[in-house]
Amino acid sequence: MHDTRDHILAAACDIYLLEGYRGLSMRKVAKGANLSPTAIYRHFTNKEELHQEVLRSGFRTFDSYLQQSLAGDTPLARLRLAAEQFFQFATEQSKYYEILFLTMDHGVEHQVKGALHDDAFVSQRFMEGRVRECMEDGSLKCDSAEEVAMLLLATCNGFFGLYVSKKRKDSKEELHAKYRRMFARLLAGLQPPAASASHPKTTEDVR
Amino acid sequence: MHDTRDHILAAACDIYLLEGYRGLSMRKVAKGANLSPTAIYRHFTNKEELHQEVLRSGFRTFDSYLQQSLAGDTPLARLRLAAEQFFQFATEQSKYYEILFLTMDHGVEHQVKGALHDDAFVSQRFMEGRVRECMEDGSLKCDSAEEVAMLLLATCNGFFGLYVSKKRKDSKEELHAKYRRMFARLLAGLQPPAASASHPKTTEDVR
Amino acid sequence: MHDTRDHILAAACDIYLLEGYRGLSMRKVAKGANLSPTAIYRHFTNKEELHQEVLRSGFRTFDSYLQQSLAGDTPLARLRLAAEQFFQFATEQSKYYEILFLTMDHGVEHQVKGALHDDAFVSQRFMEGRVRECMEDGSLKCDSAEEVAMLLLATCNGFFGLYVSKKRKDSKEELHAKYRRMFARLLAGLQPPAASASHPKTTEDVR
Amino acid sequence: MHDTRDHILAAACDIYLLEGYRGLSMRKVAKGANLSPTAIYRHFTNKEELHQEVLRSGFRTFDSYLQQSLAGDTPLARLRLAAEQFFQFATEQSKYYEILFLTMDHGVEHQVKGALHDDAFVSQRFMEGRVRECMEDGSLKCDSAEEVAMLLLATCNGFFGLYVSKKRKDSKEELHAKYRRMFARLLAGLQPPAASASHPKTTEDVR
DNA sequence: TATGAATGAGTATTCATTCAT
DNA sequence: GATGAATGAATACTCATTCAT
Repeated sequence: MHDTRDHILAAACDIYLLEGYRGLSMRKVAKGANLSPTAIYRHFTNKEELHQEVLRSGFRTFDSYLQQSLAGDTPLARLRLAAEQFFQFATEQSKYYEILFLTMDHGVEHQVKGALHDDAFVSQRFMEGRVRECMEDGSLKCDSAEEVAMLLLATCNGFFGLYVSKKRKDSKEELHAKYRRMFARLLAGLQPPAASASHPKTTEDVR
Repeated sequence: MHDTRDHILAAACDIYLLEGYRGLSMRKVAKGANLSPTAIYRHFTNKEELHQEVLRSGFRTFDSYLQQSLAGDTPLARLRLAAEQFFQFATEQSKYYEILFLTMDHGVEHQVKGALHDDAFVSQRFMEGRVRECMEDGSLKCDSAEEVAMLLLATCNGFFGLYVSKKRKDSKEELHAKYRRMFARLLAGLQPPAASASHPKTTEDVR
Repeated sequence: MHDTRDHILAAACDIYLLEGYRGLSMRKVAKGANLSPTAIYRHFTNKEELHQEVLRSGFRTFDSYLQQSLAGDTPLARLRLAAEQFFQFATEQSKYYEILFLTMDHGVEHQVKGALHDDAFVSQRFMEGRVRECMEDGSLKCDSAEEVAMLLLATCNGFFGLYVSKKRKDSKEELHAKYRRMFARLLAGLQPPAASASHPKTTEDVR
Repeated sequence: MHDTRDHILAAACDIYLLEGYRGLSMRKVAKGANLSPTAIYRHFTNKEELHQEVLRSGFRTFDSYLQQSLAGDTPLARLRLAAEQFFQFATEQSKYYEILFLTMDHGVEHQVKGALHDDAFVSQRFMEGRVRECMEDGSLKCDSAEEVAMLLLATCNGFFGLYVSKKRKDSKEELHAKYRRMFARLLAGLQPPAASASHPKTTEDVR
């Protein structure tokens, strides 16, 4: 029943991840799910549909991670939590993370992700929200919330991108530590002088 | 004789760029090079080898962009130039950029890029060099050169990653402006208090 | 209960008519009948059986057309009516007509139609009967009833065959007129000299 | 080289004939030609193309039969020869005959034969030519050449249609005799009274 | 140096059918 | 009576590659 569907979905994820969209073949999925290739069509009308479900399911999972950062007390706490949750998702759900944020199968990808446009923008909008409330309560310097959010996201994504592509072998702890330092360096430039304590004005001339 | 080889390589690039690794088929390359599919095997033992050559050629191009940043007078100027060159490469050679830095045809890609490990690290090492000399001459705060370089690269890569995947429609000028502001924000947190305080224009004369 | 069976049969007819034997798939029939594909097997053991029932239903319909020609007063009138009814069936039930008389899905078709041998001969025998009584009452020249009947049928079938395969665009009226002229020419050679000489109009009053 | 192509074509003919267009599968053709399924694509770009070549080749053969009837001395002799050649083609090249004139795979067939429209009309036009010259020289009654040609063709086609579909087991001689008698009966009605009156044997010596 | 022929594995998808429910 | 799950065979077609020339 739905068991099988999820089973297939999981297999599809694995393959998608290992081999990209073009490598995601119904046969391989079937083999991975211990089914005959045709059985898949009972549960998904199409390769296309299967593919979209993989992405959709990834986005849902990601969203559930992000939402938890709302538990923070203050805007800044929430922003930091968001960064943490991002890390958690990237490491705990690394397959999904790669699928959603690091895969770039030219052309094909765009079309498909285009269909999921709204889901895809979720992180962007969420981060913007966190940044904006920080600026409003003064825990971040006033600036373009959109661009700052993008800076944060770009950096975090870029961080994992480098790690994945370079296949570094850091332990999760080392990675986490590096991630935090990176985020701290980034935040330092975005906070008002008071916050970063010793070097107040530095940040102002960033238009 | 090497003419033909280059001809094939060029055709392969075009296709790879348009259709990704899985879309890169010997047949298509052959057609693009006006040759019979089998003729390619005179010049490349494998699809694999052909693929690697495509990547290598991309890395060489990228390197030529980076090297030009050495024309800067000071370490900081060179760092900024490097960021600029990164932008130029990403926009002028956007297809190569995507191939080298944004493509993540998992599995396949990894193996191949693994084989080109050294080429792939070139940017990382280059950036590290720029960062280190900045720290040595005090134009950047003392910190881990490796991690700071990574932060810079991650951000830049992440920036284009977001742009490509979201298919934003900014003009090149808008994009460039955003990129500069982003880099400025980033640098702000990395420079010593004095630096950004006393030379606020520096951000502007980056051109 | 037989409701469903008929329902299925009707759906099968529609599809067969539109897509021929090879296009007649259980799935499509099921969809057309608003049933699951497996449900059909409650009512027909086979695709084969379903197919045969479709043909049988066609033959029955054809027969009902032919029978009406018996309403004619004289043998010749009945013969002419038979030709008319043939035309009516071919045009009003053109799909059935094609299935029964023009389809030649060699091999498959033969086997199936072979199984329906008797039904298939119905027209032949009927025509023979009409011809024979015409010969007996002198309205047709004495000749081999079998062969003359065959001549008539062959010509009529051939007529529609040409029209269908050449996809002519005559209106039904034009077609009907042509058909009548054709039949008249044919009959002219089969009637005794007196008949065609003295009543040249007879050909026209064929309704 | 071209050997193989012809080999494939022959195999395709056989299958087309036995199983119709929908039954004509590349696999089966390959098996029939003792080749791997993919090998066919070296010689035909498509199933479509293969199919068209089968038809085209049939039309060419048919044409070569028809042309020989031009050897007759008089228009009427040529018309009779044409009928004879039609018979020869239908019996000697029965596979082609069925493919060209008796196959009716609904829908599909139409499109494909549509593409070969001109080839398909060849017999129609040829017959029209024969009929017209007969009318001009008085050996046939004045009438619509087009419609009379159609009558002749329809009858001949219909004749074989009945024989094929009913799978009669007449010997070729019996069949030929029947065919001639049929044609004679037909001609009788089309010739001017004098012709059939004064030479009543003509009908008889066709046997 | 290049080509034409051929192949075997793989691509998505459809189909008739069976089985357990 | 009817369904959902599953299957194995078939469909056209593509691809990387080999071999003889």
